[in-house]
Amino acid sequence: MGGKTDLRLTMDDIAAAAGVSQMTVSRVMRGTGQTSDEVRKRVESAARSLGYVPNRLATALRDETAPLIAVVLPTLGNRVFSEVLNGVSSTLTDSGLQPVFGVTEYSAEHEEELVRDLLSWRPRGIVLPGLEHSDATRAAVRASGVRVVEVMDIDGDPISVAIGLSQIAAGRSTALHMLSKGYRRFGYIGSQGGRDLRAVKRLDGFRSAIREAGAQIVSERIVAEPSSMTVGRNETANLLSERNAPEAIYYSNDDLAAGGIMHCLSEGIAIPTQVALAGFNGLAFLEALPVRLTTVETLRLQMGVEAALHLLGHRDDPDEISNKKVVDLGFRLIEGETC
Amino acid sequence: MGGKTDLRLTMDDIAAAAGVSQMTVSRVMRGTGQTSDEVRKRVESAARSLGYVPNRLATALRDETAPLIAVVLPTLGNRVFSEVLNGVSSTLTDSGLQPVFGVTEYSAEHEEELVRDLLSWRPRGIVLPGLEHSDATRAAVRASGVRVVEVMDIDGDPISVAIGLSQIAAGRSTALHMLSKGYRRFGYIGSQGGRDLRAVKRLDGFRSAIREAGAQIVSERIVAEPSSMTVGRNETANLLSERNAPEAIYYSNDDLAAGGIMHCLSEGIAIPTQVALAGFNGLAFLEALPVRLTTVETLRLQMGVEAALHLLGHRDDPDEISNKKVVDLGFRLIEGETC
DNA sequence: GGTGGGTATGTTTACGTAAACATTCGGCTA
DNA sequence: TAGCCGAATGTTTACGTAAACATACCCACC
Repeated sequence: MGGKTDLRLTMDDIAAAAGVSQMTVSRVMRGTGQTSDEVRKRVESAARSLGYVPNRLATALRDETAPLIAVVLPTLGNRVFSEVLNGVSSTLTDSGLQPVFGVTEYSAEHEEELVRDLLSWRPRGIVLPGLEHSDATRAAVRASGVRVVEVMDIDGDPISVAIGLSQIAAGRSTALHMLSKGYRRFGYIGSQGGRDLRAVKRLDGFRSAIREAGAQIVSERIVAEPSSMTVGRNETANLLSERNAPEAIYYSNDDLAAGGIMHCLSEGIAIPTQVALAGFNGLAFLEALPVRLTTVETLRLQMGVEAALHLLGHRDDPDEISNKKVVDLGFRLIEGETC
Repeated sequence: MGGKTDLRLTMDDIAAAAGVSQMTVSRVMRGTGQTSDEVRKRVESAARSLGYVPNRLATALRDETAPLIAVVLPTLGNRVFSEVLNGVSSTLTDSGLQPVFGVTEYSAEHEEELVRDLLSWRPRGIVLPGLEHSDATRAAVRASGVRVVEVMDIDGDPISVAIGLSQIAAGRSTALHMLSKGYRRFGYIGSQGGRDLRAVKRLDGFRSAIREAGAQIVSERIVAEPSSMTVGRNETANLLSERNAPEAIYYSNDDLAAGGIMHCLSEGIAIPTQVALAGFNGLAFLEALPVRLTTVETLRLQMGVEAALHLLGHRDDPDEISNKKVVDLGFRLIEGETC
């Protein structure tokens, strides 16, 4: 309360006010070492009344590492990534670590620069999206010596630890399900102009299963925009108005697929008899839709949680040295009413 | 490429490798002062080949401020806040500043602690949600001397700059619109157990307008959970099954309202004849729904953008001293098909 | 051929904290 | 009563960078 709260208050100021040395203040603030009750009280009240806030920059410089976890995200425009971030963030609460993040907008060059920027904070660990990174990015991360976790995908060679699911298998799995329902002529609707490499992998998996079954993908529509229900709705309309329209549509994610459902509801198109649909992610809002979408459930929040736990050191494996590890959180095909 | 990329490489190491002093390395890295082409090349190649990454902690300590913008969010579970964060983040790109954030989960105590933690990084600025904060929080922010922007709400006394809209007016406005359509018996569905203070303000505004018109709110259902379409769907079902059900329902946000639409679609309840609905936020996905929701559009992304611009110093007002300022971004009632 | 004025580079120092080491002092033991 | 122990506190130093202040050197000019 009150106090001449100067902008830049240091331990020296508190020390002067309490009539002790800076070091004693440091000891009191951290509760380490020996301090008499008498002095402790004086220091604490001085700190409180002056409104002292420790300077973490100094501590971090001294410690040669900052209590930060760096998080790289492709975008904040897709709730999938805010869920991952949420998992990291909530796991970090009360750990004394704070998240710093940046967004690449699906650009490898941005990622490279961003990773450098984030590493310059000397964070405790870094979370990267997916397994595809430029050589420079990988080198910078390796050289920094900070713990790394790559999330979302496990199809590839991780820098150190990968936590996620096989995107290729998810795509295959969806294809096999749809094939088992008897569909033979497929459409695909994607977004982000193919820059979402996980979506590309799913499509690869999907395609190969379709091809192996002797069925075919009659049309692939990949728009440049970010995904949204509106895009999904519009592209579904476009796809279905093509001559030679497909019997079933695979969407790169649930937002697009939900847009497809909305189109069908509005136009009175029967699902799945006139057209079958499948999405990806298993977003929570799907269960509120009038038609339950067939989709693949993924554990975004848990990926963030597991990544943070690993970085916090609660997931140390015995062989610390060659700590290449893949944590497959798996996926689950959820059969709804759309195929 | 290559190089004995040690974990903790400093300018001294580069200096030794290039045969110059640490200060010359510093000058080359920042492109300031005088340096000969010859030396510059030597230093740059040494830095590159060794994989030097500057230590921002040292720079920040020296500068007495870190190139960070602190962002406090109530939750990451509601896309409204990731949109604000997105606005801040994208505006910060290429500014040399990075966002650090934390989540309060709507708790004032968490906020207090979080703000202290964030301020201990000596950020350039801080973004807070809403205008309601504990005295200690306000004091800590004031004392720190960092720029502050409070976003989302303008109904109250800002610490410094508030950017948002009048939540009370938004609630009133919705009420007036619904009253103009002839509805007299209202229901309200909210979430977060009343901890979302902006939602409380909207409800206050809504209530007062209803009362002034002599109409009434026959039922208010506020659940403890976070908002979601599913909650909205379930609560709508509950509300409509009450004896004496309302003619019109006001939801604390679009997610809940969209759930209401889904319930009606599934149950064949005619909108707005059997029940009218109104939401809040104007989320993008609404336009993909089969029934267009009447809602109030708010500019979340822009709030983040404007907040960041202000903190970057691109929004300096002449009177820097008593820089209390309110930026009303307004809202717009969007009349859909639900009332 | 000395002098003035750049240009290029080097040296010292401070930023705030905390480990490591030093000091003081009261009491207890032999 | 000398000697020692340990608790409480103080002093020095390093962390990596960049401003401020030297210094060295080359060239133009008179």
